[in-house]
Amino acid sequence: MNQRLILHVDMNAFFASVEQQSNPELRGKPIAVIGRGRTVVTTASYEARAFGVKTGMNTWQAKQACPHVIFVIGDNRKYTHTSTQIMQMMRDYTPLVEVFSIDEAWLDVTHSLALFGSAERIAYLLKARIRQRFGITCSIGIAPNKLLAKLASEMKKPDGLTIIRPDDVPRVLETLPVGDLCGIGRKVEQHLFLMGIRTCGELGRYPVERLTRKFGIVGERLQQMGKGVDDSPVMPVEDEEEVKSVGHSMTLERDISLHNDICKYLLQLSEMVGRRARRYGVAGKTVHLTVRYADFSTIGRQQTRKGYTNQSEEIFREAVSILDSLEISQPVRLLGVRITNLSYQSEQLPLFEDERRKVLATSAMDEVNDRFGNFTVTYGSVLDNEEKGSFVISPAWRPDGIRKVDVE
DNA sequence: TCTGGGGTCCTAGGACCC
DNA sequence: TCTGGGGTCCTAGGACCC
Repeated sequence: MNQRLILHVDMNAFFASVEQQSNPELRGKPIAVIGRGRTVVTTASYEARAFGVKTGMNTWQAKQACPHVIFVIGDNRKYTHTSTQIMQMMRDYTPLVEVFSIDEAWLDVTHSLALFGSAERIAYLLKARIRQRFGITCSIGIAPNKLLAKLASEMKKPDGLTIIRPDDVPRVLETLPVGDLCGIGRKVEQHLFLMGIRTCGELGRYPVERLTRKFGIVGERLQQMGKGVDDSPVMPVEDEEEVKSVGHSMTLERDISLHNDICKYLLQLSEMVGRRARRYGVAGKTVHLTVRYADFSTIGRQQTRKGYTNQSEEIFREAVSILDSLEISQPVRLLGVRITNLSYQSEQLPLFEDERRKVLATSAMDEVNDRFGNFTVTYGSVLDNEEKGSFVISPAWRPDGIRKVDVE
């Protein structure tokens, strides 16, 4: 393969930066963006990070680390809006933009050099424009592939620009801890450590048969990663693979045990899943129910149906039927509903009159909700449910496409 | 470290069929 | 009938990413 030139762009403390821009009083201050209810920090500003506030901490821990931290409840729409515009800006430099999450993207600029000179220049232009228009800084990595570009963007934050040239690769990787690579998490890192592998250099030299014996098919890929090899292409949204599941889950405001209470949440979740599935024209054959107990132990059960559905009521019925097959042994902390085994169906009305009426009623309901907000029109018992659980926004949410999630 | 939510991929075992 | 092997689908759980 010809030498490629890939940029990885990572917005610095994205949610927190957007908040500080939209509210000048927050600028220069330690802030933490959180969800509602039982929640954690999704993003901390650099001022807060200086005190040790980190993503994933609960509010109590954040307060311990930084007593004067300012909590801001996240506003998903604001971030989606800003992200969409930034991603669009990137397309001025190449059509090959892969949106990895709401605040990260790869650009393949291999064929953009005639127009813009160099990858470095593109990075500078992009950084300047993002800062000027949105007041946000980003870190950019430039490298011959996605793996290394992502690694490079992590190396200097905030407002960094790091280049890994093909000649630099062996030197950079030789002493780099394996866990610094995207794709090697804590567990794999531990396994590798027990095998005597700490650095990418060691990983790349390790006999592939022994890695395969331990990790199966992943073993091969691990060795490639250790060598800094990654042939995966930058995939623009149009070429993205079809989504394979649609789901929602929520940690409840309080742990609950009553069957009736659980059902109320399941109805709400089923409606959220169904609506999103209908909006994108998918239907699922399998319904999954996730239950997390107070002690954090989590079980998942699934049921495969005869046919496909994206009707909230049917998803709900399936979820309840799974629930009824379980022994609920402790108070419940989290509930989740998901559909998989998806089919991308063209709009088709069912054959039978009563079915047809139901589908038409659902789409009328969807229309109202699209216009006036979620749960404007819904099934009676959702409205009874005063505590809606906590919707935590996450940087992993996509700014567009089927994975886009609207909350409230 | 009392610990959110949306996804993907992989593994291993069982049912079922030919 | 005491017993093979491959393919496919389903299920449960875990690792990983943001």
